[in-house]
Formats: sequence, structure tokens, C-alpha cells
Amino acid sequence: MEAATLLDYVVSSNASSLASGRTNNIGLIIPALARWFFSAAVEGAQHALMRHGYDVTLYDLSGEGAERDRVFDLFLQRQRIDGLVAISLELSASEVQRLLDLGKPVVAIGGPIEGIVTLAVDDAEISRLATQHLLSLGHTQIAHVGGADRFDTNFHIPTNRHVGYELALRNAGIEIRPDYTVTADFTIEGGYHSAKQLLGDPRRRPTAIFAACDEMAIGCILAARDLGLSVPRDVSIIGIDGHELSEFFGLTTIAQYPREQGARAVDLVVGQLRPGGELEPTANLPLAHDLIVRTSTAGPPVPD
Amino acid sequence: MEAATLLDYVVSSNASSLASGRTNNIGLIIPALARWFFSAAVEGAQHALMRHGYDVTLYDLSGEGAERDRVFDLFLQRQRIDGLVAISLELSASEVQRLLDLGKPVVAIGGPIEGIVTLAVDDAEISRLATQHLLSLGHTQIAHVGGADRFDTNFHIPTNRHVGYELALRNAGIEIRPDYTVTADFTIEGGYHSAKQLLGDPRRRPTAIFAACDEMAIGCILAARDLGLSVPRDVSIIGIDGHELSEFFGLTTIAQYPREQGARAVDLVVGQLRPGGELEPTANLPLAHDLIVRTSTAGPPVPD
DNA sequence: ATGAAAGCGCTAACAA
DNA sequence: TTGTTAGCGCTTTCAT
Repeated sequence: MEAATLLDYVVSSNASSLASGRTNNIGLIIPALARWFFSAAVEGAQHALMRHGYDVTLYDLSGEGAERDRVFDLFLQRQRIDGLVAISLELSASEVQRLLDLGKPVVAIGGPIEGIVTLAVDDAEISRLATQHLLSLGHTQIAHVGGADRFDTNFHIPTNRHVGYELALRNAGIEIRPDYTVTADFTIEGGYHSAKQLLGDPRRRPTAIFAACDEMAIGCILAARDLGLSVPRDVSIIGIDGHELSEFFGLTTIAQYPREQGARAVDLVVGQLRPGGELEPTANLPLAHDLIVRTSTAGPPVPD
Repeated sequence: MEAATLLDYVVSSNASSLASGRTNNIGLIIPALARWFFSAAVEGAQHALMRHGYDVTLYDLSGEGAERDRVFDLFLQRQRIDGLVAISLELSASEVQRLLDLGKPVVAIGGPIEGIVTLAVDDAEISRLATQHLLSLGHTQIAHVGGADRFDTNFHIPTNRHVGYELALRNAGIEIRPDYTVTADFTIEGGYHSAKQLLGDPRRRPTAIFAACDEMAIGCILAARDLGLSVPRDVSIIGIDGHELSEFFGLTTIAQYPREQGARAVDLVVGQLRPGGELEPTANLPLAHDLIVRTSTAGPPVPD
């Protein structure tokens, strides 16, 4: 051992893997990278893996259908990884099966996904909470800026967040107005344009908006400003995520913690890899969230 | 081959690597991930690598000193990769040497770095151009929001961008005022606070600001708004990057293209890996940039 | 405890 | 062209 240290000897990972069957490498599959949530989750996962001595191989599914298949059929098959973390992916049944067929630990962030151990915030519940926050402040005209349907094919957040919104309204005995739900593409710009439509029409202006993510919520704040409306005096806005910009914009939000989520998923995978570290084949573990009240929400405007 | 296809046979990458010495895997070293430029560059590199059939292993250096050393001493030594792409890293001489000692193709984005093939925008030149844009509109009181020194340890952009700014002013025969250069941390929030100081003091308010990146420039725009100043009527603002939010904010900027840069770096590495694909040991290849004039810059305000 | 050797699944060089 | 085999650098089992 002394001599090895002296010579800066490092085991060849290939020879070691071939002989032992362990690769010291974990795969991360993500729907895209250049988005706050995903890159933060990857960052958290990467650090945790490094601490465990694992390398991390990235598989980005943002390509077209054929490229996506190639990940499952080629890249994931070459025995390069000991386990897998899937982040915010909406997987088809056949894709789930192919992951399970690898015979390696798989943990997903965001779910539940049938047959896979998942970590997930309860999207319906946090959306209900966000909406209830607005209700508790006295709002009754609450609009929702949700995700467009086509995003459901990647990760099924939008639907569940919409469900929680309607649930909260229904519980409060408030009529659900179809024209109070608009969709956008999860970006600041998308939220801006949606909020312009919502707030610009004096016949239907809501007093509060619940946006399905902070980036859209920030777009809503900017749209309100450009319409000469004051936040929160004229309109209250709440988001979800705890995005790095949310504090700067004074946005009330339900924070979740992608770095910690990534690290926790990694710990679960690595734990299963250790001798004796089996896990029940399927489970959906809840993830922490916090309501962070800032300056973008207040009671509804008092009528003149 | 038919039988292989039929059986969904995929070569074991470890066995193949051990026998051939090729791993079909490229390493990406980055200073951090959760920033627009880096995640976009990684995305571009990842897609290009996938097309070439390569896996990608991520090494994030955002950890502390010991973690950083571990990347060079352990992770990069285990013969897992055929080549390396380093993104926007400020490397010590010893780190450069350790990369070269791997005996594998290394291409860096951002440079120049002594001894390594680099792709780089000419930071001094694009900063000069940005400043000259403001000069050509008639501005003479031009401030600079630059990067704080401590960021130089990761990537040396700030210094070079400041150099270009001063060069343009000097060429125009304009006195360089020390109080017109302030620093921030490359974030929207940082730019906001710096611009507040710069624009809030009536005794020294500049008529234009050149920010060293778009995120800080966007912070400047928001600060101007909050001070009741109109952009560009009262103050012109220009950034660098072509950030995804720059269009939304009407920001004039010098765009660069991290996705393409990542893809190009990958092509260079993969090209060297192909039989007969040698490259001169060191070179600094220029990268494309474009001045994109939007609505955040105009002539200086006319005195009352 | 320490040492010897088989073999992990391929690639590449060589023989036929 | 097609077939054969040594050996890549380790891990693990088995014998000492």
C-alpha cells in the first residue's frame, strides 16, 4: 500500500470492473439540463456521488425519439453503470421495464412511477397548499398558470399541480372558472405572456395567481409591473420551487430542494449497492417542502 | 451480426475498453453546473458525444480544494476516459500538467491556456466591441459592472473583459474613472445591487453601463426600473452572452453560443481520437460572437 | 495471513 | 477472408 501511494497508483477502472462486476459509476438520466431544477439536482447528485467515490455518467433525453431509444437500447446496456438515478422523467411502461431489466438499483426523483423507488414531493398537496395560502388571505378570484400539456410527456408535474389547485378551490366552495386556468411553457417569458392575458382583461382580472413554477411566477410579476399593477397590492402571486431568483423577486413560494433531492436519491442507490443493502422493490418516499412567504402575496385589493 | 442484433447484444464497455484501450467515454470538467453558460455548454457537448456514440462523465469542480484535487488525482486517473473537455476553467500550471500527463486529447473552452488546445471568444475584443457600441451612440460616461476577483480563480473572464472596456475608452480618448468600475458576482441579483449604487448616486450617474455578462446586465435593467429610470432613455445597458433571458428583457448583447461551443470542442476531441487525427499540441481557436442590438441601448439622454 | 492462478469479455495480432 | 489465441489488469477463489 505504501508503495502504491508512493507511485500514485490508481486502479484501472475497466480492469477492476471487468473482474468484479462493479463499475463505481452511476448513471443520471435527465429530460434536459439547462433548467434550474435539473441542473441543481444533477449538481447535488454529482457531489454526493463524488463523496462516495463514484463517477457519474449523464444521459440527457432532450433529443428526439430515436436518440431517446438509443439511450435505452445502447448506452444503458453497456454495463457501464452500477445504478441509475432518473430525474423528473415521464417514462413509458416499456422504458420502465427496460430500466428494471438492467437488474441494477434505480431511484427516480419525481413520481410515483410504477415499479420504481421514487422520491417525490406531493405535487397535488403542495399545489393545494399554495392555493390555500391565497384563500386564507381572503382571495376568491384565483387564477392558475399551469404547464402546457405537451410538457406532460416529459414529466407529469403540470397535471398534478392543476389537480391540487382545483381541489383547494372546491374545498373552499369556490366555483372553478375555466378561463382562470391558462398554460405556459415553464419559462419566465411564458409566464409573462400568460399573465398579460389574464391581468390585462379588466372583465376577468383575478386578484391572485398561482403559478405552477417560480419561473412562470416571476414572469407574472413582471407582467403585472408592466401593466402598472402593484404586487401584492393589486394582485398576489405565488409560485412553486424555491428557485434561485425567487428571493430576489420577493416571491412567495413553496420551496423544494433539488440539490438535496439529488443527493438523497444517490444515497439510496449507493445504499442498495452495499452488501446487504436491499430495498423494497417499490416505494414512493415523500420529499420536503416549505411554504416561504415573501412580499408577493397579501390580501385582495379593497374595492374603491 | 444478425444474430447479435436479434439477441439485443451490446458489447460490454469494460471488457472492450480493457482489451482495446478505448473507453468510448469523454470527460467533461466544469467549474459549476447550475449556471446558464455551463449547463448549455454541457448540453451541447453531451448531444454531440451521443451522436458519436460516446458516453459522458461529468466532473464538477465546484467543491472545496480537497475535492478538486481528488478529481485530478483519482477520478481522472482511472482510465475511464479517452479524452477531456474542460469548460471555462482557470487551471493552475500543475493541474494543466496533470491533464497533459494523461496522454489523452484535451480541449478547453475558454482560454488561452498554455499547452492546451482551446476554443475561446476573445474576451478583450468583445468587451471592446460592447464598449465601442456605447461610444458610437455618443456615450462618454460609461460604467462597467465586472466580475469580482475571487471569480478569477475559476475562470479568468472578468479580467479580460475589463481590459477590453478600458481599451475602448482609451482609444476614444476618454478618461477612465475608477469609480465607474464596480464588481459583482455574475448573477442578476449581484448586477442589481451594483447598478443601484452606480445609478442611485446623482453625482456620478453614468449614461451607459457595460456589464460583463447578461445576468448582471439584466440586474442593471431591473435596478434602473426600480430607480424610476427608463432604459434606454435615461441609461443604456449592454451585456455579454446571449443569455436565454436576454431577448425577453430587450437586452443588447454580444451573443456567444455555448451549445455550439460544447459541440465543437467535442468534435475536436473525437477528431483527435480517430486514426490519423493528430492536432498541433497547442492552439487557440477563435469562437463566433455577434453583436445583437435590441432595445436597451440608445443615445445618451439630452440635457434639459 | 500470504501466495498462486483462473478468468471476467472482449480486441488484435497472427495463422491458416 | 475466416479462425484461433494471447492477453488487457484486475478480483476472487482456492491452496498453501
